[in-house]
Formats: sequence, structure tokens, C-alpha cells
Amino acid sequence: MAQIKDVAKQAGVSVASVSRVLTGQAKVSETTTQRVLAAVKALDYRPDLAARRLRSRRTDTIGLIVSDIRNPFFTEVSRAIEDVAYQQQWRVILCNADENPDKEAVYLDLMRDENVSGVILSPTLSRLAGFRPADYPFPVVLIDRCDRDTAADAVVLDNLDSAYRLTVHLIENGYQRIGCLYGAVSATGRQRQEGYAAAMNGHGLVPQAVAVSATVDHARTTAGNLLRQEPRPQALLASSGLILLGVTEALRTARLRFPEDIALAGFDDLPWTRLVEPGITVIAQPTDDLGRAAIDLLRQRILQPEQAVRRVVLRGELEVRGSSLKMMV
Amino acid sequence: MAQIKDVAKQAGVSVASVSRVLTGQAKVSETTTQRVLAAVKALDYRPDLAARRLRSRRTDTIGLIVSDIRNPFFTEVSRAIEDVAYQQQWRVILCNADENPDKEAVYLDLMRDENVSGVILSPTLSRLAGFRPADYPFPVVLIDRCDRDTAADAVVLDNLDSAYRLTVHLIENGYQRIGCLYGAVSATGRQRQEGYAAAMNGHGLVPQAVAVSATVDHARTTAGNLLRQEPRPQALLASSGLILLGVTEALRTARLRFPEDIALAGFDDLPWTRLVEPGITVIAQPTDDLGRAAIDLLRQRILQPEQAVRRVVLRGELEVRGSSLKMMV
DNA sequence: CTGTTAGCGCCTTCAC
DNA sequence: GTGAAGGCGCTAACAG
Repeated sequence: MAQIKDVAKQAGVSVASVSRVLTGQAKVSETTTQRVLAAVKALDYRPDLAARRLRSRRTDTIGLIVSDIRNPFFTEVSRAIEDVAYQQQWRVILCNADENPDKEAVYLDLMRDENVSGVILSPTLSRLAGFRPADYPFPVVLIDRCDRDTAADAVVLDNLDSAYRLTVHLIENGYQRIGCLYGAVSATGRQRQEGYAAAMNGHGLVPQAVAVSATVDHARTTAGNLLRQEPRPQALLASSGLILLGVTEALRTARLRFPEDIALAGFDDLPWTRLVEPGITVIAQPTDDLGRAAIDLLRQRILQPEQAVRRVVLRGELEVRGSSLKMMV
Repeated sequence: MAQIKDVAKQAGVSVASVSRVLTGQAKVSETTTQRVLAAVKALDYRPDLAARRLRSRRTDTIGLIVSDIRNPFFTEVSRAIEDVAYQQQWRVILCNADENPDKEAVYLDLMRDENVSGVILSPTLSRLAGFRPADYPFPVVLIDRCDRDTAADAVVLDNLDSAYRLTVHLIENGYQRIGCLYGAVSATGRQRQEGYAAAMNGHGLVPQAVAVSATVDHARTTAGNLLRQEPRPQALLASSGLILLGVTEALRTARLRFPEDIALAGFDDLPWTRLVEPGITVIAQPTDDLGRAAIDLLRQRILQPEQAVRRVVLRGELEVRGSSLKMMV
């Protein structure tokens, strides 16, 4: 394995010049640059990253801690983030906290050990409470989850507004007894529930929201119970793709058709939502934009640690499908 | 930030002893161990990984290069791999090649730069051709994709057998004109097509297989064309979850019901396959086992670089659902 | 079992 | 714009 001194010898320059050319940190003459690059090529030299990181105290690595990698929403976001990160020569260490605060803590510790340049995090509820970037030895950008008063860079959906619009859409189509299943483990689920409740109250309707644990299984059983109530809800709203999946399964089990027997709407524009006849009305999240915005915030925070905290709020798009068709009277 | 010499001073021992306690590489007396651990705790000392890696020439990091992270199959496998890897104190660098050989090459280069302990790779077709582990400066374990004669550690499904069994299942239920859409970009798709063709030929039927590019969009249009043929196929078989999704969408568009108008079967037991009435018959892949087996092979290969090449073949499980019910006559 | 010491390969001052 | 030299923080070899 060639080393920097081999390159220097081959190019007839000092190791310092080789280093300068390769890091681009200082001015080097055109001729030395060319000779160094030629030598690098000839020897197939690759800088030793461990040595470089030890000496420079920089890793150009970011941590990405998602709450649940099996949630397609996070898969999409991860993909976008990694794409952009690698393009700008950053490494990504991906960790899956599985909605488990302990795992989350372990991974954040690990990020410190790795001396990452920054972290993109979708926090668990407990961590978000009183979250302060200053508590971490690296810049942090939150994604997907963020409280109104969280003083940290963040990229989130307009959760409350989106849920409000989705609920109003159901109301305008004639539904009144609208139930809501929301993920209680995340700030996001709670905000969507708020939006739902605001819309219901604003229209003189009584909100009936049930908290679930954001797993398909739990959503399914909870929805099953809800469906056995009298009178049965005329419509159901699910605060995430995973919950929507559970609810849809429960409707199948109960042999209820939508929208005839019960209307349905939810979050996350997953492929299967247009597959299930007659299609499910959802709020589509701009996952690509979300990922790109997160990287962008992080990059700027790294460059200017003292700049003002920023929040990017992305608008969810209402995708109307058959599951929320105007109610028959 | 405390350093190892601070710990040594605090504990009243040498830096070597601290190092030995922390790495567990050599015998240390109980008393020194305790004093070191106490000092570590008191100072909240964390070893500098860059320094450790430079000195020890080990990174305890593995690379995971998947061909398409949006494919839920790979998401599941990744999750399993990361879970086990972090448990045994390995870092994981996840890369998404997007079925693009160029990206794949870049990432493999990156793995070399990172000096990873090993790589788990689901190779593109072109890389798999003539693949030799010796061409790489690190141990490699292949997942999901592997040719009959590939001389490398690998964990794969019994693709040919699974497809064979799935096809026979359709035949036994009375279907004869069975079409197959398979992913041509991967060895896996081709093997499944082989299994399908073997079953068809073995029963005196004419295989009709169409290659697609393993994207939902392409599968949808191709399936659409297939459905307009005369006579229309009595059943369709899709070689992956993504293709199955496209085919199912095409059936919806064509207003064809299954199994009445056409039967359907495919690979990957994704949540939505039981949601779409009356459920879709699939081969379920044991993604967790696959991930665990891959880590296991890699660990053993790292420990014993010269051991014989091993291949783990996992059996796919046939999940019979309504989409392949016995054909009406 | 423990301490001393010499690097791991590179970047970065400091002189020129 | 360039070169010489000194560490970055740690582990591993060697001696005791």
C-alpha cells in the first residue's frame, strides 16, 4: 500500500505538498499539482482515512438515526439523505433506534465516539422533551419530529395543517362521526391528532381520537375494537402509513368496504394505498425534499455553528382517492 | 476531552495497562482493572476511535451495499444485519447502489478507503459475472444474488426451487397459460425464471417469460401489454415484490379481478399482499435469517480468511392466499 | 502482570 | 509556494 511519502518521492516533492494538493487546503503551483496527481495515479495512492482523521480531527461523517427503518417513510428519507451526503463526500452511519429511547441513547453515544461532523435525528418522544442542541457534542438536525417550542434546527411536515385539511376533506364529503387513530409515541402523531381535533371542533363535531403505539399490530386490534362500537364511526383517519395499514387490515377482517361502509384516510402515499380498491385518500409527504433540506441545514450549521436556529416546514399534499368519496345519504 | 494518559495518571498505572483493560487483549490483574475502570468512569473517558484505528489497523466496521434500499426486502435484510452488527460492536456503513454498477463500484472503492473489516454485498449482474473474492482487499459475503458457480461466501434463497414450487402450485390449481415477469437485472430474477420454466416444461406447458427492469413502473406497463394479448394468460407470476406490485396495479387498471379473471402469485411476503382482496399467494423470504447468516459468514471469514467458501441456501415458504385459488372450469 | 517506548500515516505549523 | 519536523491519541512490542 503506497503511502504519502512514496507519492512525494515519486513526484519529487515533499510530503507537505502532496498533502496540500490532496486536501486542497493551501495554494500549490500548477506544476507541482500536476506532478503530484500523476504520482498518485501511478501508485494508485489512497490516503489512509484513519490517519487523516486522527491528525485533522475531522471525520466528514454524519450520523443518521431514524426511529424505525421499516417504516417506508424513513426508508425514503434515508435514501435521499444518503444520496446527497455521498455526493458531497460525506460518509453516513445509519442507525435504527426502533422507537426505543435506550437504543437511541446508545447510538447517540456512538456518534460521539465516532466524532461525527453532525447528526440527523428523528427523536423519540422522551428525547424531544426539553431537547437542546447544546447538550450534544455535535450539530444536530431533527427530522419528522419537533415540538412547537423546540429550539433546534428541524425539517418537518406541516402536521397540524395537513391533518386539519385531511379532516375537513372528510367532513366536507358528509362524514361526521370521524374516528382518529394516532401514534402516541411520536410528536408527529400527536400534532396530527391536534389538527384532526381542531377541524372536528371547528365544525361542531366531537373528536374521538385513540392513541396507538405506531405498530401495525396494535393499530389493527385497536381499530378492530373501534369498529365494534355502537354507533360505528362513519370514517377513520390514521396518522401514519403504518397505522393506516393496520386500520385497513382491520376493515378487511371486519368485512367492511370503503367508502360504502366506512370512509378512510391517512398519511403517507405508499404504493399499496392506490392498490387497495378504490384507493385510499392520503397526505403525501415530500420525503426527498425532507432529506435534502435536512442535509442542507446540517451543512450550514457545521459551517456556521452560531447561526440562528432554523426550521423548515414542508407542506403535505392531499391525494384524494376513492376511500373518502362523498357519503351516500 | 480526557485522554488515555489522564486515565493512567488518575488510576496510578501506565497507559499500557489502561489500553489493555479497555481492549481486553491481555491479562490484567483484578485490582488494576478496577482502578482503571473507576478512572475511566470518573473522567468519562472515551477512546479516540481514529487513533485506535490508525494504530491497530482495524476498524471493526463493515460495509453493507444493497442494490435498492427502497425494495422492502433489502430494508428488512439491512435491519437484521445492522441489529446483529451493532450488538457485536461493529459499525455499519450502509450504501445504496440503486442497481447502478457505477455507483456500486464507487462504494466498493469507498469501502477500501475506509479499510473496512468486511463487506456484505448484493451485487449487480455485471459485477457478479466472474466475481472473485480475491479481487477485493477485504472479505466479501454476497447476499440475495449468486450464480451457481460463484466461488464466494453467499446467503441466498433457493430461488429456482421456490419458483418451481410456486409454479407447480398454480398448475395444480388448474392454470395452464401462466405468464412470468422476471427481473432481468439480477441473477435472482433469472434463477426464478428458470424455476418457473422448469416447472412449465416439466408439465408439458409452454413457458412465457418476459424480462422487466425490476421497477414498479416498468412491470406495470409490461404486464399491461401482456394482458392485452389473445388469448390472455390464465395466471401471472412475478419474480419479486416490486414487480408483483406493478403487475397488481396493471390488473387493477385493466379491471381484472383475481382469481376469477386471472390468477396471481409472486415473491416477498409484504404486508400489502394480504391486504389486496382476496390476498396474494407469495413465497415468503426469511429476511431475518438471511441477515443473520450473512453476518455470521462474514465474521467467520474475517477470523479464518483461508477457510473453504461456504454458501447458505434458505428455503422460501409458500404462503397460499386467495389469488391462486383453484381455477373455475 | 506491568511500564516504557516507538511508531501507525497523515496534516500543519513554522521557517524559508 | 515549498520543505522539515512535530505531533494527533492510541496500541503493541519489548523489557522487566
